[in-house]
Amino acid sequence: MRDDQLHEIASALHSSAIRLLRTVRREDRSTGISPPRLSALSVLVFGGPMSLAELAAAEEVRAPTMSRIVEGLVRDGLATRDADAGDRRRVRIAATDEGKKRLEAGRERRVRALAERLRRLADSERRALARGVEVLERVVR
Amino acid sequence: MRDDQLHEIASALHSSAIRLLRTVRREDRSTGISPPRLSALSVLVFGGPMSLAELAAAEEVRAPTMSRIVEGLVRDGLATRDADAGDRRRVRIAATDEGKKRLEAGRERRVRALAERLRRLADSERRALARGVEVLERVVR
DNA sequence: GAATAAAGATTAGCACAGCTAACGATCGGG
DNA sequence: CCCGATCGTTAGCTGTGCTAATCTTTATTC
Repeated sequence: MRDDQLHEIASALHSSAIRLLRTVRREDRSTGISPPRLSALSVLVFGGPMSLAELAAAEEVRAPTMSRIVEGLVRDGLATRDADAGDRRRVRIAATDEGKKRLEAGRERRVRALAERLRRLADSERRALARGVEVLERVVR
Repeated sequence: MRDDQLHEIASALHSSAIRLLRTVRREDRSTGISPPRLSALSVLVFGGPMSLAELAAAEEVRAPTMSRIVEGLVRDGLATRDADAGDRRRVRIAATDEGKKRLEAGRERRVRALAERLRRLADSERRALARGVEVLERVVR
C-alpha cells in the first residue's frame, strides 16, 4: 500500500473521529458535569484510585489544573481525596458510588446514541465497521 | 445482528475515537494556537467565510463565546472580521492566508502522526481499516 | 543521623473559554 | 414610520489551562 493511501485513510479517520465525538458529546449536557471533570472522573472509574500526579498525567494537564478539577469533583460528591497511607505527600483520589453512577449513565447515553446510528447500516456494513474498529483499537492502544 | 453486538461496536468505536484524538491533539501544541481557536479556524478554512452566528452554531457555543474567540484570531492575524455588505448587523469572518497556512500545517502534523501509526499494520489490516472508515464516514455525516 | 535534595500537592495569579443577561444597532413587516 | 425580531458585543460570573512559588514529606548523601 502506498504512502499517500495511508495518509488518505488517516485523514478520513481523523475527520470522522472529530465528527463522532462532537456528536456524542451533546449527550453530556444532561450529566450536569463539566467536560474536564467528566473526563477525569472517567479515568478514575476505569483506572481505579490514583494519585494526583497520575491523574494529571492521564489527562495531560499540569498538577495545579488537576488539583482544582478534583476539588470540584469532591465538592460535588463525585470523588474522594484522602491522604495516602504509605507516602503522606501523596493523595489518593477515588470515584464515589455516585460518581460511578453518574459517569456510567452519561457514557451509556453516548454509546446508545452512537449505536442508534449504526442501526441504519446494512449487515455487511456493520461487519466491515466491526472489523475496522478491531484494527483501530490496536492502532490507538 | 443483535442489539448488544451493535452496542459493543459502538462502545469500542467510542473509546477508540477518544484515544485517537487524545493522541493526535498532542501535535497541536506546536501551532501556538489554543484548542478553541484552532477548531474555529478549522471551520473557517474548510467552510469558507461566514457570520458569527453560523460559526458559533458550527462550534456549538454561544455567540458571546465565539465573539471573543474571533477577537483572539483577529488579534493574532489568523482571521478577519468585516461588516457584511448587504446586512450591516452581520459580520463576515474569514481565515487569512496566515491562518490557513498555520491550520494546514497543524492538521498535516496530526494526520502524519496518525498515518505513522498505520504503517505498523499488515496490508490486510490496512484494507480492513480503510473499509471500516468508509462506513464510519457515512455514519457520522 | 543531620543536612540537603527531590518529589507531591497546593496556592497565587494570570489569560482565556464557557455561560446568561443586558444592551445597541440594524433590518423587516405592518 | 414604528415595533418587533435579529445580530453582535459588553459586562460579569464560574471554570480551566498555565507558570512560579510555597509547604510538607520522603530520599539521598556525607
